[in-house]
Amino acid sequence: MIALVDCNNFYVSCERVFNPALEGRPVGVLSNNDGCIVARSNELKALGVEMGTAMHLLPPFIRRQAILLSSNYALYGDMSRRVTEALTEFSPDVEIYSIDESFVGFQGFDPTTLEAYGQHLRETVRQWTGIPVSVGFAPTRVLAKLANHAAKKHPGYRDKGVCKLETDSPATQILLKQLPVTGLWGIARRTGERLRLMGIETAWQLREADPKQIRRHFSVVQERIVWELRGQPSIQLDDMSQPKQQIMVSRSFGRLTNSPQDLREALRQHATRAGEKLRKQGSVTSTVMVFVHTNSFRTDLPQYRNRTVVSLERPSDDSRDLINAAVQGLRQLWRKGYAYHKVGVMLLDLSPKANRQLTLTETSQTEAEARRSERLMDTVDRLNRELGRGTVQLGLSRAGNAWALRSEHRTPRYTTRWDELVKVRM
DNA sequence: TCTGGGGTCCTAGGACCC
DNA sequence: TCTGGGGTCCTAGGACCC
Repeated sequence: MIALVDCNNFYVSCERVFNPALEGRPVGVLSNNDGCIVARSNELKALGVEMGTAMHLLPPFIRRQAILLSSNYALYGDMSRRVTEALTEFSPDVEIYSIDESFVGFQGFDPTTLEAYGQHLRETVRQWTGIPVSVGFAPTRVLAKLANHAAKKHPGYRDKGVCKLETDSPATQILLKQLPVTGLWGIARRTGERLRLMGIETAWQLREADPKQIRRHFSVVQERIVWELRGQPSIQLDDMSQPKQQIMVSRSFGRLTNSPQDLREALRQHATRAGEKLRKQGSVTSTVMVFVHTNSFRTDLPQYRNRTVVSLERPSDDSRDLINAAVQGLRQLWRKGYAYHKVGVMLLDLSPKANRQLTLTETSQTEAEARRSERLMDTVDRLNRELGRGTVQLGLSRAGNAWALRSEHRTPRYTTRWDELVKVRM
């Protein structure tokens, strides 16, 4: 058996841990730039607010009664780490799947005791971190997702917050027959539409479908879902401890801008952040992709989106190389007459730094330069880690720039910034 | 005025090689 | 008039996830 442990309304729950006055109230957490709603308390869901609702489309009567907070990722990231730590007390086999979900392996545990064990896990996580979680047990990941969903929503399970499903048990069959196929993990709107044309509308109908036929019509991804529904584990989770294969950093601007300087500064910032991520996982990159685009919602304005790829002379993890490449790419992309909304950088072709190939022409002088680069980046990373992100920057940016994020309702970073904690208490 | 950010996997199709 | 076939690698784009 495997369990999916999922934090309930995670970002909202994090905020509530530090501000109990938010309990029982309709609370939402906003995306970057306070643009749309990315997390909702049950009370806000009950008001009919959908995930991803744009702030400016939120009906006034909801805006009046809801408490809407800017997102505080430093806080959520740190709370997530604490939840994971608590989970490792219950099984050595914890796979972090996202900031608020982990699969926990319980192979070899006595199946009859699992539900009680799940209860104990919930209580412990709640007590240690303040975060409420739901637990779904099943033989496969797709079914564990379903079990978790039932543990959150289904009348028969939600009071306990734990649900265990066996392959093809009556309870499992009932849930699958009630569930639209798009409620399954891995089946979204597009695939759902095509399945409907084949007469498959419920999760149970997909379970009954011929896996080979599903593969012919779709791909191996959907075929695996059928096998998983039948209780046969077929989905491997990529090992999250493996280094990423690509690294992306991008942000929408706080307001539209057509100033090349704004774009350049934002991009320098993104390239710097990408370099930090790259070094943290011990990789180097040889290809930097840059993209820009205008705001596609502003149909009244001329639209432009483009991207370009810049190859580095040799693989690098030095932020200065990344910045140079990114700025060079931007020079090719920038066009007059557009109101830009977003720039970003992607690092592709990542490889482990340890394998770095020395080129034939590499001399001892460039070797010395590489060592200097390494020492400089180490120092920059250490200072930023210890004193807070942005303490040391490569090049200065102006205050009040157009690309600065709007974040008007952010709560203090309670668990990672002493200065902000003190401010609260005074 | 205002609509997130970051990632993965898979397939199709073109280029290229022998 | 006739104009191979099969393998591999790469890229772009679709779909999905949280």
